[in-house]
Amino acid sequence: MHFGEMGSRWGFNRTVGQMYALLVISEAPLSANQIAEALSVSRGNVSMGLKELQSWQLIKQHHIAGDRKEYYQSAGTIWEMANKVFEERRKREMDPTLSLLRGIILENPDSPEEVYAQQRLQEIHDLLETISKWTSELQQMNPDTLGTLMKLGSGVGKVIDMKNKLIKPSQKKEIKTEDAK
Amino acid sequence: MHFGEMGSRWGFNRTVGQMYALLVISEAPLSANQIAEALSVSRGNVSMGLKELQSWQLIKQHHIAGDRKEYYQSAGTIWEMANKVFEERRKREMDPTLSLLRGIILENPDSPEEVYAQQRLQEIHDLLETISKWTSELQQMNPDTLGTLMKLGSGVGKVIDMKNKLIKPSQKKEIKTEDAK
DNA sequence: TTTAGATTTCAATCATTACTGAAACTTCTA
DNA sequence: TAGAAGTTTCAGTAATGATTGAAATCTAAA
Repeated sequence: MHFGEMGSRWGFNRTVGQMYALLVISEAPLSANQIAEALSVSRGNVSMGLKELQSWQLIKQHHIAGDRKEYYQSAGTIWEMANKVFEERRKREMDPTLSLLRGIILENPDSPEEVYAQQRLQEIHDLLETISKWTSELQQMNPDTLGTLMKLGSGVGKVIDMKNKLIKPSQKKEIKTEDAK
Repeated sequence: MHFGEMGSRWGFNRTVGQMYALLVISEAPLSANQIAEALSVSRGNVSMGLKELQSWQLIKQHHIAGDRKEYYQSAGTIWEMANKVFEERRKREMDPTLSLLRGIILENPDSPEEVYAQQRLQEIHDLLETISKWTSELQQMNPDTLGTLMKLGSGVGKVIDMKNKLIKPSQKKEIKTEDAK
């Protein structure tokens, strides 16, 4: 039930959230009817929900010999599931905004107000782009390294300082400039 | 308009999104009436929206001498704004789930199915907690260091390896174990 | 203390999104 | 190729969320 409520915050609707939670905590694959019954929800609703979960690649089908029904299971590890959710959200929440902002920034300002507006939008664009690129790179990393990085927490700052100290002063200056940009 | 549409994905409603966008791109502070007029939206709606933006600490009031109206401006840098949004979303999207999961995990399982379900929920809990802690630590970091970290991208993996190599073998082993946990 | 300018509240309405269930469709078997 | 078992679609309806606007409230100046 809670995953249903949270579902709406996480980008899918109540039923889809409940369905996914159910499949995650159930070791045995479930049929569409079992899901509908467990959640007291219509068969049609389950059908649409399964379709959406499949489009997110969060579940997989499972055939049982001699049974014509389809059975469904959650797919992949928890990490993979989190990755899918992040990816989908980046697509929905950042990409459209980035391309819109790019368009506006290229327009020719007609007034001082528009110059100011473009500057602010440029800042937002740059930040969004940095975050978008970074998170997508993080997702490419292997989970172990990423785990190490996360456990390091803000301690990573010290590691970065250490790295800077190891670089020759001439190069160091160059990098500092780049960071400030 | 676009920020209105995206608003719903970002955790606030259409009008609130439009209002905030307007305040961000406008250099001059605006009165509630100006906002209502610019967006063709009712005065009451603006009042509620301003209240919400204030609760997110995204805008600040601005008095003009000899004028009884209140004027509003976006508050803080783009970074601060992003921080507020992340923080609020962590609160809404992760914290309630974390505490619910903790509760369920402490319950006594009545069957093998429940044992399995608890295991899966434990995994989700641990991942969520790691991400939650990590993102909150990142937000504590100063923007420059964070910027460096982001620009480093997945290259941070190499820095971490480098760090591990610099540590004496005896310690290295210890850290590896900790990471694997 | 009055009052006019301003803001806030909230019941009613409007708009959007989710859900149901019956009909249409698909697929497997005999 | 018929028909039974299963799945999907989608028009209609229910539930939820957003918006309006008039009334209540607040506040500063005289």
